[in-house]
Amino acid sequence: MMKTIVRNRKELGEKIRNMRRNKGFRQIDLARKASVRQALISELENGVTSARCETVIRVLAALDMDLAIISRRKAEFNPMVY
Amino acid sequence: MMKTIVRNRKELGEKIRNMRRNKGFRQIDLARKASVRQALISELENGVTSARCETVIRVLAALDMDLAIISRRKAEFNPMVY
DNA sequence: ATATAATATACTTTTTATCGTATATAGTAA
DNA sequence: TTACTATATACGATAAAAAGTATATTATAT
Repeated sequence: MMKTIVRNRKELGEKIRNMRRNKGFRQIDLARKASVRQALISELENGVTSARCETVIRVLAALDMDLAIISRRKAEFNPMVY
Repeated sequence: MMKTIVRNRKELGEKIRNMRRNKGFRQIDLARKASVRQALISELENGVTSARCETVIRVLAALDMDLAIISRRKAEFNPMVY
């Protein structure tokens, strides 16, 4: 899987929606796994709310994902090994 | 720079404090750059508050860092190239 | 078209983040 | 010690997230 930078709530929401669908989850499934309301998942995915960081971490964990901090200066060089 | 996973507010705070010090910033410097109070930086670094995701993104941006989503299943295999 | 499932929206209440501001505490010189 | 700097804490006010719950809207069937 790729690392995906998220710089605003819209990007975060899109990413979460994609990952949820990839796993065949409904919003209600993800909500239960993360112990939040289905409505919150909807709001998150649509960028309606700027969720708390801990909430995002819980939702991502339910999707088997992690939140990470990376440097912008990171040389995005991933050499293929021949 | 390494990618650093953050799974709770404590880890996030530690990471932010480290990065701030690496750059020789005082809390007040970082606060101004991110348009928040010095007190908020203190609270963030000490894990006193679970900041909003957008706030974290602003603070990280002021540190030249990005928030990213990564898969837990990612094979953490970064081969050396000889 | 009707029924059903999934998602989005709405409303009130509770909880929490953030602010402004001020001060207390801790750290660092001189 | 004294002065100064940096960080932590406090408190009231405001704004926003999240809850519970319900319903509206949209999508997907049959």
